[in-house]
Amino acid sequence: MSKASDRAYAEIRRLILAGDALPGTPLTESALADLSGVSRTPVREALRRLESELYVVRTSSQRLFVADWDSDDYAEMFTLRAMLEAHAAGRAATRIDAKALADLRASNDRIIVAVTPDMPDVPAFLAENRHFHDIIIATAASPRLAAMLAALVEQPVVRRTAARYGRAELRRSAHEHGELIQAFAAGDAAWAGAVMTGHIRRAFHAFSAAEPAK
Amino acid sequence: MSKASDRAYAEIRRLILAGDALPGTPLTESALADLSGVSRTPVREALRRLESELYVVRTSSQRLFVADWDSDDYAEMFTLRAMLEAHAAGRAATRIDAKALADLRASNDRIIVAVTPDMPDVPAFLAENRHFHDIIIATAASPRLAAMLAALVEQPVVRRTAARYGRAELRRSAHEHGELIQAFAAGDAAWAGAVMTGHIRRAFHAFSAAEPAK
DNA sequence: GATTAGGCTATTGTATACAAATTGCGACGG
DNA sequence: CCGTCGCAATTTGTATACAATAGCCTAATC
Repeated sequence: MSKASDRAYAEIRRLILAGDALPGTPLTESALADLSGVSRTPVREALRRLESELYVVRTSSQRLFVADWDSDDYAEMFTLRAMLEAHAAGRAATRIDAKALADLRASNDRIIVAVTPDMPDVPAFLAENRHFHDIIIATAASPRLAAMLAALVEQPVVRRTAARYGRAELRRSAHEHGELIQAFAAGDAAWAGAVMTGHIRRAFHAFSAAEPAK
Repeated sequence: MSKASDRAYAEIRRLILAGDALPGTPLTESALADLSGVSRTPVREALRRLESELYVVRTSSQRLFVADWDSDDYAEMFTLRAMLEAHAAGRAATRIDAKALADLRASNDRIIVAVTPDMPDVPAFLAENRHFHDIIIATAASPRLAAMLAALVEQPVVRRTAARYGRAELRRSAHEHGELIQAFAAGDAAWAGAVMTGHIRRAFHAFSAAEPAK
């Protein structure tokens, strides 16, 4: 997207995720425009995007408020994500070529490097994990699916999940990626889908766990 | 949505669906603004919406073109719809109350009335069918799911499907609705999901059939 | 003749002014 | 004291002007 629009999007999103705007807070276009230093036009576009991602909700008279996500919302989000990513993995299994398979292997090798040390490199894990999943979604070759997943996979959620993972869980994640690669190599859609379902659902339960001890 | 924005949306959509703008045709905001008699601002909003529904595609430099849907795209659309509506039916089965159940029964009774005569009332069937499915989606109580399905269930597709249905298939559709109602009454999520999957996939194969003889 | 650099044109992005609509407050009447 | 009507202020919707940018055409040079 464009510059001003992106800036407004990032700023409003930050506002919500940082808790500066609590659920139920009314959002007015002009206030957000002032805040993010752009005019109302790009703010409106950013708000439409945030609305489609359910960060904000709109009343019947088009007024916007910060949305309220409860644990059921997160559960539903993970359930939908598991369904759709499993479907993507299944499609990818029947479509993958040698190059994409090599890319996945290389990506997972980098993940293994990031999680093997006693102090895992979590930022590197996150970036590479995202890349790994992106390859699969691209290989699935379904623009619809890609669009839906983009609105469903929130990076803050992934980050919190990773924060709950200890070294053992991070390594297990890499191991599951390895099994996905095997399923892809075998062209086995059902296997790939099943592994992906487990992979996401395990992430869900980590996400739902209490704050880890420091 | 708002008036001008809706008008632009409807006009551009009509243009594409009627075949006046073939796949690959470039779409410029000003031309569409002139065409629909509104300014570029609401046209831009309409285009964002059409883009999210994949009627139009955007190049890296933000230029828009009419999208090209092949049979694979339709197949994927029905697959996703079957997955998501089955999930919705499953959620609805565990959440439905007496009122919604009564509404579903009343709705399906009206569908039966519409499809029973020798000359079925297809427009009435379409309207009531939509209402029936909307009740289920509302009962599923998942805004995310509702938003995704809204972008997935294109009325022209439903219309074409219905056009392929003869009197027997229309009646069978009403019968499947009846079985869904039974599954809801039993609170059986798996049953409801399975029936819905079959219901949608049957629609897919009708949709894919050749033009019916006149 | 092909290729590349330059500028011109078409198109999208942003800001702002104005119009429409909705909400909330306050005054008035019951 | 409660309700209702209406006005004013706030907010969203639309139009338009201007800015930035990408694409294309031309021309000049190798």
